[in-house]
Amino acid sequence: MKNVTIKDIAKLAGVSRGTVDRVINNRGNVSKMVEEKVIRIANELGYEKNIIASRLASTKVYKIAVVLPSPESDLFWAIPKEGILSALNLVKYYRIKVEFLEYNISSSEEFSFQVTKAIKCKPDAILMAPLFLKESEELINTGEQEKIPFLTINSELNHNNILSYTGQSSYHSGYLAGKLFDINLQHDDEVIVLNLAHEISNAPHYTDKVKGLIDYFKEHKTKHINVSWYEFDDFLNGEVLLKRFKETQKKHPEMKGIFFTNSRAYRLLDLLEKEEIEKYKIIGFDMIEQNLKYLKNGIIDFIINQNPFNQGYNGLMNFVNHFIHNKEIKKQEYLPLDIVVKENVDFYYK
Amino acid sequence: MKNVTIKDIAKLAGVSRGTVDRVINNRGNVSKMVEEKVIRIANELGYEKNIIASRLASTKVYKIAVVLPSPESDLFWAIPKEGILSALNLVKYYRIKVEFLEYNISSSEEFSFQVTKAIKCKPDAILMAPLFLKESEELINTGEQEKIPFLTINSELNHNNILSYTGQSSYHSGYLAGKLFDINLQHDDEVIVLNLAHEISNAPHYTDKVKGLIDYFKEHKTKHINVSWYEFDDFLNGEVLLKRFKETQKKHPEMKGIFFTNSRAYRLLDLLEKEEIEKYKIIGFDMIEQNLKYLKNGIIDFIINQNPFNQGYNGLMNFVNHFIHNKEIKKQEYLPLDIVVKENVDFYYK
DNA sequence: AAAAAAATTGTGCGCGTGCAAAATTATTTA
DNA sequence: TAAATAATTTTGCACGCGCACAATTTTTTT
Repeated sequence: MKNVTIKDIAKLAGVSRGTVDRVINNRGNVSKMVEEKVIRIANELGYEKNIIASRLASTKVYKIAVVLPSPESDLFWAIPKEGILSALNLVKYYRIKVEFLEYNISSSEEFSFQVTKAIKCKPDAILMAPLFLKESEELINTGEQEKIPFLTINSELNHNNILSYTGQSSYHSGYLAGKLFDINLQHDDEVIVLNLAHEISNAPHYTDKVKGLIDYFKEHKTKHINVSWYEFDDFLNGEVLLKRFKETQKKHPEMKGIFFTNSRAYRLLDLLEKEEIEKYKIIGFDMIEQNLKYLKNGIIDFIINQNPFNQGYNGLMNFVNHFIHNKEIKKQEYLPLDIVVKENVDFYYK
Repeated sequence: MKNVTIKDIAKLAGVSRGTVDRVINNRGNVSKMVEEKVIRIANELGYEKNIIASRLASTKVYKIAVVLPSPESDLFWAIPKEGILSALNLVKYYRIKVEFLEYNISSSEEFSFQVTKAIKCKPDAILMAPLFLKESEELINTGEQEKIPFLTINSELNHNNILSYTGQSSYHSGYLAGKLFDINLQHDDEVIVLNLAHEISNAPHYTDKVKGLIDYFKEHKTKHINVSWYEFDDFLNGEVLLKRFKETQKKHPEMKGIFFTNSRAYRLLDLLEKEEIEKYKIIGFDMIEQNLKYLKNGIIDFIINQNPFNQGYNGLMNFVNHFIHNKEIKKQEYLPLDIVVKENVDFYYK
C-alpha cells in the first residue's frame, strides 16, 4: 500500500512531474486537456499530498498574528498562549511564523492598536479574542479589505470574515450555572449575578450567560428561584467594590447564590471574611490560581472551566488545518462546559 | 533565525554530514575525539533534528499494535479508536504502521490470544487496555522478554515494562461520585454500588472506585450516608438481573443513590419503569448512546466521562513522542473527571 | 514561410535527513 | 616495510514535493 506520489501520476498521465505539480497546486499554464487528465488520474489513484514533504520543499512561510490580552492584565490568558505554543510544537517544521501581540485586557484602545498592528504585518490570518465588540467588528472589516481572515477564540462573534470560533457557548454556560444553583439552593432562594468588568458591556459573552441563567429558571420553577444582576465596573477599587456588595446584600436578603460571570470572583472574595461568605453558593469561571484557592477551601462551590488551553490549541490547529492541510474547518467549535469542584480540580489542566 | 542543520554542524566541526549523522543517531563507528567535538558543537548551536525531514528520509517503519475490546462487545470502545485514528491522521506521513486487534470485552481468553498475537507481530510497542489484571501482568512480562514495551489506557497497572498510562484515577472518580451524591442526597440516605461485570473482579479500576466513594463518606459524615456494594455478574440475563435488583431494594429500604461502576447502567435501567427508578439519584460512567438516553430524560443524574477519545489520542501521541520525537513521556497521565449532566452533555465529545 | 512571441511542458536542484557503498586513514600482521 | 585488515570518514542517492529555468511546441506576427 505505497502512497501515491506525483511521480506515479506523472508516469500514468504521460507528462512530467512539473506539470502534475502545476495542476495539483493550480499554478496555471497547463492545457485544459492535460489538466483534466491529470486530475482524473489523481482522483482515480486517490492521491493525497504528502504534507511533510511539501512543507519541507516549500519556501512559503505561513504567518499568523495572535492578538490576546496579556497575562499580566488577566491571568486567564496565560493558558491559551500555552495551548498555542503546544500546538505550534507539533507543527514545528511546517514553516509557520507566529507574531504574538498583547494588550491590556481593560483597554479597548490598546486592543485596536494591536490588531491594527497585526493587520500591518500582512499575515495569512489573525487569531484573536474579540473582547471588544464594536472595535472588533470594525477591525475585522479592515482585515477583510486586506484579505486577512480571522480566527476567534473565547468570545463569539458573527462575521463572514471569521473562519472559526473556538470556545464555549456563553448561553449554555449560564444555563448550566442555573442547573448547579438549582441542585444546591432551597425554595425561594435568590441568585445574584455579578459582572465585574470595566466597561458596562453589552458584550454577548456576558449578556448571553445571564440569558442562559434566567432561561434555566424560567423552565424550572419548582423552587421559585429569582435572579437579579449587577455590574460592578470599578471592581479594582476594593472599598467601592465592598460597599456596592454590601448594598446588594441589604437589598437582597434572600440572596443565597452568587454567579460571577467571569474569572474575577476572587476580587470580591478577597475582601470578605470566610464566615460571611461561606453561606453562599458561589459559581464562577476559570481555574486561575486565585480562584482555585477559594474552590479548595470550599468558598467557591463550582467553577465552570472554559478550556483555555484548548482554545489556544484548537485555534492554532484550525489555522494549520485550513491553510496547510486545506481542510474544511468548523465555523463554530463549542468546547465543553467543564464543571469543576474541589474533588476533580486536580485533574484539569492547571 | 534559520534552524540549525547537520550541515551547519558538519561545517563547523570540519567533518562530513555522514559523520554528524552517526553521532546524532548513535550509529557508532566514530572516533571519540570527533564524537565529542560534534556533540559539543551540536549543543552549542542548539541543534534539533528536523523530524519531518527525518521521517521522510528514513526507511524505518514504526509499528504499534493496538489491542482493545471490540466496540461490538462494548460500545464505549468505539471512541478510543476514533481518538487513535485522529492522532494517526496528524502524523500520517511519519511511517507508522498500526495493527488493530480486537477482543470480546468479556473474554479473558480472547484478550490473551490477541495480545499474544500482538507480541508475535514484533511491534515497537503495544497499546492496550489491560482489563484483565492477572493475564495482563503475564503478557506484559512476556512482552518484556521480547523487548516490547506497553502503553496502557483506561485501567491503571503498575509494571516497569509499561511506558505510560493514560486514563482516569479510578479512586478519585469514586471519590467524586461521593461528592455528587452528597450534594443530592438527604440525611441517612443509602448509596448502593452496582458492579455489572462478568468476572467478579478484583480489578483495581473497580475496587478503587468503591474505595474512593467510601472514603468520601468517611471524610464527610454530616449526612450519615451509608454505602453498600454488590456485584451482578450475570447482568446479560434480564430476568436474573431484575430479580437481584429487587432483592437489593428490599434489603436496603433507604437506598436513594445508585452508583454504577462502569458504562452498563442502561442494562438495568432498560428493565425498570420510569416511575420506579426516578426516585433514585443515579451516577454512572461513560457517554455511550444508551446511557445518554437516560441522562437526557432525567433518570441518570450524573455521568462521569472518562474521556475515551483522549485516551486513544493521547495514548498514540505518547507512542509518537517516545519513539519518534524521543521525548520523555509521563508514566501517568490522569485525564479529567468530567461531570456530565443534561445541561452540558451536548458539548462533550459525543 | 521564417521569425518572433506566447503557451505549454520538462529538467534539475534543493529542503534536511537516513543510509549504504566507496574512499580514506589507522592499525595489525607477516 | 609492504600487504592485509580494521577503523573511520566521505560521498552520493533517496524520500516527495516546490520552484526556477530550460526546452519544446503552438500560435501569432511580419
